[in-house]
Amino acid sequence: MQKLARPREFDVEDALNSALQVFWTKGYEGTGITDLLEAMQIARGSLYKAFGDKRNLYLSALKQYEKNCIEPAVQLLRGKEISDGGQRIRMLFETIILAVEDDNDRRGCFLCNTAVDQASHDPDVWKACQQMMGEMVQGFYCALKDLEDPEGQDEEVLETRAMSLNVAYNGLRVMVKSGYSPSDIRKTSERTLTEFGLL
Amino acid sequence: MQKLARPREFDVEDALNSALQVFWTKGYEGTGITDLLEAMQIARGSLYKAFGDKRNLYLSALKQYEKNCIEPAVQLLRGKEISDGGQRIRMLFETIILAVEDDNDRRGCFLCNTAVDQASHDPDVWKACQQMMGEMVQGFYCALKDLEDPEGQDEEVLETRAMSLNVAYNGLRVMVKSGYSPSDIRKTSERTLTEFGLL
DNA sequence: TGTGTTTTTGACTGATTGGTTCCCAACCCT
DNA sequence: AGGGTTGGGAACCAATCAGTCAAAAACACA
Repeated sequence: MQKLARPREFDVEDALNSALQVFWTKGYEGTGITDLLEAMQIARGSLYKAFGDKRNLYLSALKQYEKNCIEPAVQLLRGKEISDGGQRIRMLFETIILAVEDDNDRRGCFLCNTAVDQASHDPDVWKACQQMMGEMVQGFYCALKDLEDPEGQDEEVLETRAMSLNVAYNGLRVMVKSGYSPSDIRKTSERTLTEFGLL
Repeated sequence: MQKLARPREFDVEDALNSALQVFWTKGYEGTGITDLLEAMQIARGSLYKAFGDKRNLYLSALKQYEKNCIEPAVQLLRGKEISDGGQRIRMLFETIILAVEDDNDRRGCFLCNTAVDQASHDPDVWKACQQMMGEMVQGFYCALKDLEDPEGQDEEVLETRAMSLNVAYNGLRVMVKSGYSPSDIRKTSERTLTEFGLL
């Protein structure tokens, strides 16, 4: 017994993706509601009706980022279609490099950005960040397990190596935001992988 | 021929340090002028007279951070009083860990935070970040040169290893902000150093 | 066509933002 | 003591902030 009424004139996911772009490039405090309205192409009231307040919208955008970017990355790391886990890790790092080489995309990782400037101010954001970081670490863990040359790594080592790789991954994305040249970024990425015995 | 007049009633460096604390914990957009006034214990007019506008004050605070934190870190890395460069690097990483273990300091690195959320919006901040990051890399470079076991690293490798270590350093500070436990952070740090053959 | 329900829209609100201005106080130098 | 110069402080500013609301509009169902 649901009475249907006037339907939404905009696609929620499209609007969310637009909001994500804005938050991604300008940060939470840096974006005003008007910025969002312009990007999402909806009116003020519609935004509040559909997404609640700004904070809530930010959280939704973060979830959207998880869906768009984190999950694919994790899936790449876990994906068995490429048997060598090292290859999967190399491919993940390669995507970062290509983003800056090809498109000069300097926005970095929205998760990383959020962790840096919002996680400590909002418990919900904090939780979401921790969970997504955990997913990434798990991804690295799975990839490390599928190394061609397993060289006797016990559980403990595997786990810390996974966290360490995630740290390197985040660090690299900070490096991107710091304005280093694509070639420096590539060299650094390859060096890191080499140190981890993955190249 | 300078005519002196009424002297300042506050210490500029003290005020700058207070401002730095606020910016560090709340971020640029997250801090209002009133926050700064309260922390710096000065009146509105005094702030603008002494430091110019908010953006300028932020830049000054960044320079202050360089003086307080970056320079000592770089000096530690370059310092010849400890002959083994590996030991110096280990000590630097240890300071991060102790900050979170002892004081639960989750503010991370102000330079890193700034690079993430401000560098792309202001060319001056961008330049300052790049320069400071460069100093850090140079520090790592010097330390790597003074390794006990130099194992034939040519110039190119040394430089990329330095950048790679700086990336790991930044990544670790993002990890701190993501809320990981001190023990996880310690394990990850040690694992990273191990992978680099520094432990 | 009418009724009920939901969305859209834009005007509106009160609070807060960063920044300015102006007057008086405080100080140095002669 | 007095002139010149600067800092201090509060009132003040326009602009922007996030968020609300009521009326109009668009649909489903009868």
